[in-house]
Amino acid sequence: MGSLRALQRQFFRRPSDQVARDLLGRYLIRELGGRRLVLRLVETEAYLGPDDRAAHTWGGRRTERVRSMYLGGGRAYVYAIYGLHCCLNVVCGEEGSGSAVLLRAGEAVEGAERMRELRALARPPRAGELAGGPGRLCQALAVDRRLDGVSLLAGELRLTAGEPVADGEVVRGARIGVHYAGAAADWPLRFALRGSVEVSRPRPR
DNA sequence: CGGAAGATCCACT
DNA sequence: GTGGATCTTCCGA
Repeated sequence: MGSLRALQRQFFRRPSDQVARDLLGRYLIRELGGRRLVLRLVETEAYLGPDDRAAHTWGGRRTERVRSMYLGGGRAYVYAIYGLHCCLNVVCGEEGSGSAVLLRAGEAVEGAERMRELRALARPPRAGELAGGPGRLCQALAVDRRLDGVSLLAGELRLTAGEPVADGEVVRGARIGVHYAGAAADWPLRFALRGSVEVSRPRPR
């Protein structure tokens, strides 16, 4: 078990590509019904803000949905997609920067049984099945839009120091599912832990 | 006010 | 590898 000490506000008040890399190995903790669920982050993606065509804040959009993405480092931005799934983001930078990190995958450290229930899996999960993919990650921790905008520094959903990883363990590549974003689609803003079986889809090198 | 697309997942072939 | 589910959000008219 790595460190359960909360990450401080300063950690998040940086450009989202730096935060995305540094979130690898950290713990995402969910307090649920008196139980603690712990997930070690193994895959993230940075969304830079208004100049990033793949970001929801592209062009400085300020719609109802993305309001929390402007709240400044340390908040959650949770949105629904395809009518079926939720995605959890860690807001970065200063207030108004509109930058965030999408949490794409994690490995269970504590509470795997409960996560399996929340995922409604009848069998023991195969590689990546429990929390590999942004929608699965949210389902495994019972994260939905009610948590949009909450602080990640303390409380029912928070991030802790966990197990920081060395550069040699980090691989990066282009982000998933942003083909519409022109040149930004190729920016290497996806980060993953080398060799993790939970990492979703094409494994970056 | 209507149409279209989406930072996805699952089942099936 | 492909297609369907399913609905919110957003933009243009």
